[in-house]
Amino acid sequence: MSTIKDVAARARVSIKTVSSVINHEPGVSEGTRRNVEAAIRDLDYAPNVSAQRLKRGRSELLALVLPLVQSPYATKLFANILAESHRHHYSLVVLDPHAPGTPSSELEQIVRNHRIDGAILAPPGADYARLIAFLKKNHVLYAAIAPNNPDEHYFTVDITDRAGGFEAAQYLIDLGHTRIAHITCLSTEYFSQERLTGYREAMEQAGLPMMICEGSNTIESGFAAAMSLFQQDTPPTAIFAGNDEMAVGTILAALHMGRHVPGDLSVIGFDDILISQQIRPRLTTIVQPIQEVARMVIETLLGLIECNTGEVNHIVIPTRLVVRDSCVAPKLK
Amino acid sequence: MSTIKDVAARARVSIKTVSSVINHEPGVSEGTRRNVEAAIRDLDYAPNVSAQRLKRGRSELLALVLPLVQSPYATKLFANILAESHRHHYSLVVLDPHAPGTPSSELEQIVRNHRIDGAILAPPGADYARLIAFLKKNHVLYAAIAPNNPDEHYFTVDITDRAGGFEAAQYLIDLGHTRIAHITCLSTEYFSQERLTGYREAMEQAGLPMMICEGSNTIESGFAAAMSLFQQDTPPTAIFAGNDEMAVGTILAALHMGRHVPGDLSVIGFDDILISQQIRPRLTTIVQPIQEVARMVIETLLGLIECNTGEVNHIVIPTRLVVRDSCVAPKLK
DNA sequence: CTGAAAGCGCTTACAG
DNA sequence: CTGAAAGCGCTTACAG
Repeated sequence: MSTIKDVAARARVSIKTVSSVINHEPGVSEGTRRNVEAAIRDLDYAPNVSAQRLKRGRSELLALVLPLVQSPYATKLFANILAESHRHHYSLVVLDPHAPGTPSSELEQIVRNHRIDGAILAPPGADYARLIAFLKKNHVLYAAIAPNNPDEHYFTVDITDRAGGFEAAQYLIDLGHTRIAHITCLSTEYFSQERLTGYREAMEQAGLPMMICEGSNTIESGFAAAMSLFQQDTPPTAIFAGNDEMAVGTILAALHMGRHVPGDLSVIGFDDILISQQIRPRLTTIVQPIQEVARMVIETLLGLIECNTGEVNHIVIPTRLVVRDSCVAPKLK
Repeated sequence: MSTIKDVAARARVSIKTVSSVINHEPGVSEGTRRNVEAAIRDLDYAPNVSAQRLKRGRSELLALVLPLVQSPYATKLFANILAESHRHHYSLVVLDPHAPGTPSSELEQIVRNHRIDGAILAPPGADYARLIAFLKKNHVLYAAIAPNNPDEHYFTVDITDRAGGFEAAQYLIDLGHTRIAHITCLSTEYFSQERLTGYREAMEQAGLPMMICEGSNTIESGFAAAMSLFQQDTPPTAIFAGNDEMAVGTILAALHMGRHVPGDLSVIGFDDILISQQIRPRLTTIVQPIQEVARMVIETLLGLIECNTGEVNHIVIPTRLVVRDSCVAPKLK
């Protein structure tokens, strides 16, 4: 592998000049630049990142703390954050606090050894007290995505969970449903409470009775919750599931009981994971704009790192309803 | 941040001694080691990875080429490879050849700038001709996971797709089914052909008629394929789906048509993704031992990198049947 | 607009 | 068992 010296020798200039060309510094004459670029091509030269990092004292490296629980949400978030990082020429180190055999002290070692410039805490990572304390102590800038305790962080990115919950319920109300149940996500999660509150507000405003059943985010918990809902004296004609996985479970349960979706039961979800478009009927849901979340997180974090752009506080990205095939007006009886 | 010099000064030894302690070199007296370790703790010292890499000329960095299409398989593979890499104290750079706005030349830049020690090509990455040529040209060692053209690579890790396909079909045959259909994965994929061949062999051996329908790996394609199968004059009593997503689609289609699973239709899948355990009925399937695949890939690749362990060729990991709730004997008629 | 020199934080022969 | 010195491949003031 050739070095900057080789390039300088071949182009008959000093290494400073080569460096200037590589880093697109202004003030290099056109001819010299051409000359250097030719030498770089000829020698198939690529700057050594380790040397650059060492000298610059900056790693252009971000840590993404993401429990790889294989949830579609986490997967989608990861893909988007990776793309955004690369777009800004930053590398990404993924840290999985749930990985077997990797104690948190080891994760901390990685952050320190690599001289990480900044970190992104993805749910539920945003609430690992130990990690947060560690980052603060080491003056590593970080962004928290959808944390449970927003006020603990000076920079968070969140979505409009409450408004989304309201919109989901309101959509079913507008279709004419009066018996609308809500299957909540894990009640310990802040976003779960927010979505529930949105549902509550819509139902109260419409003067409709609430039917609330607690789930735990998985397909199977949605299945179980829906089954229990069907056993009630006056079962719901529509169900708002706190996330798409549980909506899938709900559809499965309905079909299992011989109920047609959406004919006998309307189902609406939240998140818009990949499955939602693939399942039949295709799921009507509240879109969580993960791509935008990823963009905001990275751009704001890099702004902070590179320019120390004052206070940022809390960024909120709006959700929106996407209508597909799983909801219709209730049958008259 | 303190440096090795600071530690040496505080411990009143030379930096060479500190280095020896950090790298667990033999031949440091017990007392000196204790002394140095205390200084490291006191100063909260962490070695600078960039400096180490620069000096050693090795990056201890692996590239994982993985299209983040958000398939459960890809997600699971990623989680396992990440964990394995960290276990061996290697970092991982994830390259997504499908990422929007990231031309392949940029991926190649990353590999070269970081002086990657080795690469892992995950499906369908194992067949990117341009990338392969690039890696070979730059003498970057790499492992191909389940490639379409095994012979092009000198080191591959694969699973027993054919035996797995055979086992799936044989299991249904043993239950007493005689009308067993197979929904294939994308026929352009080598593993898809292998699974199909396994099915063929089992059916031929049993003297049973084959029913083959082509799918394209997704839930929706499984749904569509199953629907078309149900329309046949003598519809199948059991379906072997080429992967679990299509098995989910099959179950959805069966329920949609008012057929009970497994009562009216037995369904078996392939892969054992997370959903398979969560769906109701829980899916009987052929387990693809991803954790073992990840372990073999990393260990063999690192062996190659660190010791240049001769020829490796093709490693094959066995699949196995896991019986859950989606298959029973056919009804007598 | 270009060059010579110092130094980032380590590791690695080489002495002793 | 420990130390002094060179150097990995860059960037960055500083001259000119």
